[in-house]
Amino acid sequence: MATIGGGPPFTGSVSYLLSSLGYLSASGFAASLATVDLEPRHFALLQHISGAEGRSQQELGDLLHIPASRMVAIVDELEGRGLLERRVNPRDRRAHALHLTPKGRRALTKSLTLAGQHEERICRALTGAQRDQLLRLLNGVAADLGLRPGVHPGLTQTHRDCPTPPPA
Amino acid sequence: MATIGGGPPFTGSVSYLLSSLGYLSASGFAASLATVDLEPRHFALLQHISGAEGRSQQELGDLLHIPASRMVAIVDELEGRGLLERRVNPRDRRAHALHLTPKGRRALTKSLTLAGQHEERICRALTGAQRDQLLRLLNGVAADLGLRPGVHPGLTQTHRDCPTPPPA
DNA sequence: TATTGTTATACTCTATAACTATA
DNA sequence: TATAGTTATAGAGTATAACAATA
Repeated sequence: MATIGGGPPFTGSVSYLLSSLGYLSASGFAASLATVDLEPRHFALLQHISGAEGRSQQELGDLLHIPASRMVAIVDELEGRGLLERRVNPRDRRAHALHLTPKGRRALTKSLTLAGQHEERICRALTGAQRDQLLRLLNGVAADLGLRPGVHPGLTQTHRDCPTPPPA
Repeated sequence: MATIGGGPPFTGSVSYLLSSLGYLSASGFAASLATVDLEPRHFALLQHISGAEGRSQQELGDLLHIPASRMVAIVDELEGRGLLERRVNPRDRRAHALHLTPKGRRALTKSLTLAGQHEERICRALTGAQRDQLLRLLNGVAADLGLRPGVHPGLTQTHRDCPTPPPA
């Protein structure tokens, strides 16, 4: 398994390929989102608000594992551009209820279109059957590793250790 | 493809799964490497020096897409710990020839063992046949996307846009 | 004059923790 | 007293570009 010196089988490691392709996929999608002046974190928040409107910053931050102090800037940015609004919660006037605006919904729709195009680029080399097969295998690994659907682990904490160099 | 509001099929996107699993794989391996006080960048450099000793910082930086000013700190760290040495190049006394020390070779061997263990963790849910199948599919996508074997794209530039939120 | 390596500066991003207003 | 949100401060990491030595 550990072949020092000789040509290392970079193509023989699932973990290394996942790390490299994952980075490529993430950065490629971020570049695509940048064409509509959004970052992945903004997209993630818009999508989760869309899933259930009216939740507080704290609730969404807990769900996405984004600390409260970071949430402020993200919500500020999106509210400043008119994509969402903070409404007063009559039950608890400390907590803001987050809602998408019509403009925010349009931005989300556009982003989802970009995500679809990105998915097609990533899967361009695969037949339909191969893509299904790949999906099954990846979902199996994801379930085994305890990945929570819809919560990207990279949003959770600071991404300081993202890249993985080639294992044996 | 774009399912707003309803439960989004997080498990139906190859690009999103790659991004999430890639982050998990990268951060998990980084955590494993941390047990021997190394970062992925250090491991990558040790391994590439091992592949061909005596190259200059510039050559290795160009290969790994690491700017010269960042190379200095990485080489400083590894040299300070006695894992590699800068030797004077008789042909060009500006360029340092980088060589592993015996201690550096041992650290590399240990790191490769950790990489093997990490690979097993990631693939734990897969049968041997499934793992081979997954390798073939991932290599197909990697080749299509122009991924260069042995050069992790995350080392290339600053990893600021690593996480990808869930596409449709 | 160009190039290798180094250093210095400025900038971005983040977490931590203090702070306010409500409860 | 505790909690939601905000703000301020300090720290880590980076790129850019100036710099020194050699070619």
